[in-house]
Amino acid sequence: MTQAGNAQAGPRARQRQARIAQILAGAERVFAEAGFEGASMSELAAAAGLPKANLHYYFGTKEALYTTLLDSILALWLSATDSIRPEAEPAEALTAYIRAKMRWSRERPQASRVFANEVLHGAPYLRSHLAGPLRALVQEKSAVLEGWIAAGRMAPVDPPHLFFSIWAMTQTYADFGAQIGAVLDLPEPDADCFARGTDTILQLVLRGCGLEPPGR
Amino acid sequence: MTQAGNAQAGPRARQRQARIAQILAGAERVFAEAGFEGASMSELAAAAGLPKANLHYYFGTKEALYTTLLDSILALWLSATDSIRPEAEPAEALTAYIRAKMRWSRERPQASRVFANEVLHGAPYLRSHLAGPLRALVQEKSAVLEGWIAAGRMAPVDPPHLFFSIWAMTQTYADFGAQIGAVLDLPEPDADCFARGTDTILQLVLRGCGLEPPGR
DNA sequence: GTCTATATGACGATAGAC
DNA sequence: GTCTATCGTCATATAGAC
Repeated sequence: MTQAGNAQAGPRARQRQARIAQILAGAERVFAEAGFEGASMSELAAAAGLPKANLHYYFGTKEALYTTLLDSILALWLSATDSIRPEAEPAEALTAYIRAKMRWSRERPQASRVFANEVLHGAPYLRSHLAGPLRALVQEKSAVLEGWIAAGRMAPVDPPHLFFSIWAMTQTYADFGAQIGAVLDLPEPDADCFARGTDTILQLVLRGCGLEPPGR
Repeated sequence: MTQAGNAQAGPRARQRQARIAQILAGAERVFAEAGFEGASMSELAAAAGLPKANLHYYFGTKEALYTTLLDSILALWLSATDSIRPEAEPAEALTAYIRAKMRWSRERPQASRVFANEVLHGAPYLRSHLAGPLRALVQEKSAVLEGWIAAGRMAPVDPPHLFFSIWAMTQTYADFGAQIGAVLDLPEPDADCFARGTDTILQLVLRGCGLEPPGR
């Protein structure tokens, strides 16, 4: 049996991991710009700095490359809700969550766009993950919010729909960056744009939930 | 010179208009599901109930068909801000705007997705429209909000970013309907889902702007 | 493991009969 | 105006030398 992880792996396996990471990094860029159908294996190979055939050697098909990339992006996506825990202060938890999502839009806009493109077209490869792990996560975190509401620590709100709105507002700065940039006369959203966006979203969510900005 | 409009046109021109509308209606569905590159002329022809060659007869190229469709969608998109006028009541104007955008997501999800896909991939065909008419519209409506803020009729807020958030929250119910449906265990967002979503968005925006729901 | 050269098929677009 | 048959191109994927 060959080693799959990267810890304690031999130089052979380590080089393999490096090549795979190299291919996935390029693929994130290309799929983000062109979508699944719009991306060609030639472009994907050029982005990775390798001949076309090597991509087929490592992943078999374009579809397998795409789904591997999607899985790694979804894992990132799911890991951002850590701050929402029953013992946390609601305003602090929501602020931390929104800031984490905005940081993700700023630092990984291409990953966000690959994910958005997949969902936009009906999530053919991701639907089972969304109905499984994501649904479970939303139910868990919604229960935390319900607890806060029942305890009078925040105003009543429909927790899943609050999440849908937070996802939409934060991801729009990555996914629809072209539109925001066009309206603001920028080539793409810059640091100031993200700062103003974060403030606006925090204002809407915190006040909408009857909370004050966390003192610090 | 042939007549382009549909009023006062002869039966020849009227049939031509009908065929074009038929092709565009099918194209909206196909482009929404597959994107520009993912849609094939065969699928587009099948969706219109016509042979492939007829589409080329009416539009020349796939790209021309796509841009014609995009233009018609953008015109719809721009026409939703009518309620935001200086003499209106802020809470009523924002409520009407949000309800109109949600109605659009509910009734024309495919049009919304075609637009989203175009922007997501950098708006290659729409960039000039976004930097032109859309930017002008945002500046005009932002000035209205600035007036309300200066008059103490609503809390201070960054108007363009408020628009970005409202667009994101309302359009997510069309564009990311697959994700929302998966989380809520629905095949797609239904009437109840849209009602709860509308209430949540109204709560965030109105309270976020220091407003009370309009009495009615 | 790597890469060149190529097989196979689908695509957008058009020619030309009706 | 409409439709069938087809052209040339470019895609994914693979065979086989190194």
